[in-house]
Amino acid sequence: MSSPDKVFEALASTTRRKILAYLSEGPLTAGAVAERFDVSQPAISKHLSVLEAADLIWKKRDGQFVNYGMKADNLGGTLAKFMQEVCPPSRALKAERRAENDND
Amino acid sequence: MSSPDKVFEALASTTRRKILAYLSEGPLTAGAVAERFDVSQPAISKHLSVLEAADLIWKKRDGQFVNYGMKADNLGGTLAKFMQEVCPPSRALKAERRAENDND
DNA sequence: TCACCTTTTAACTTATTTGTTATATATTTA
DNA sequence: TAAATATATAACAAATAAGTTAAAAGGTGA
Repeated sequence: MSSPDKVFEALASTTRRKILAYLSEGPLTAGAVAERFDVSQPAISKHLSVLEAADLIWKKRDGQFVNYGMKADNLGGTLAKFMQEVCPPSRALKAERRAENDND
Repeated sequence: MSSPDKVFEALASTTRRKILAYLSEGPLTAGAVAERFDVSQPAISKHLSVLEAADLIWKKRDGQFVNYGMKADNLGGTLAKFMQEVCPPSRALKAERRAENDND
């Protein structure tokens, strides 16, 4: 399981959000990800491990290559839960539901 | 208008996410927010200005107090847009819609 | 005006993040 | 085995973030 803290920390970097956007179109090797950015390969490697620590991506070695791909569940789940906690409209819905249940 | 960059940066801090959760229940003065945390009041003041720079909260002086409150639109909008860009299910829906439009 | 209260800003310290280059580890292929 | 390729790790520098205390700014009311 992964903490929301790690997810939000991972999303704090523009580069990492872009990596997620690339991976959302399909898996890529570490090198293919790095090609798409203007920073060094080791820098991208570190970004990938931050994303992995947040459980936002998976990793699978394939010979000399390492493939990375999105794990959308955790991203969607964490953001959805946060919105529920914090966004007034969903808070209102929750309060409504509570009220209904109290009437039972 | 506020950049997604600033929003995600603002959300990267657990303390700031908790501040948003408090404010989602209603406006509070700077002091009332600070009371709820174990850090100094100036530290909270800085967190509030990060949230304000991200356009996630509003601020209104009332005499010697300063009230802060949530601006849910920008938070919801930024997160929804990001999910649309990155989450495979919504990406699939977008592709579908494109395909439909191509048939017109 | 003066004392007081609330909040922000300044100056500073420490920890973390992000990047770099050089090196190590895995793997394939000649 | 040796050379080449792909990726990760180590060691370091620079920038940023987050906290602290002290002081300033804004506002109230005797």
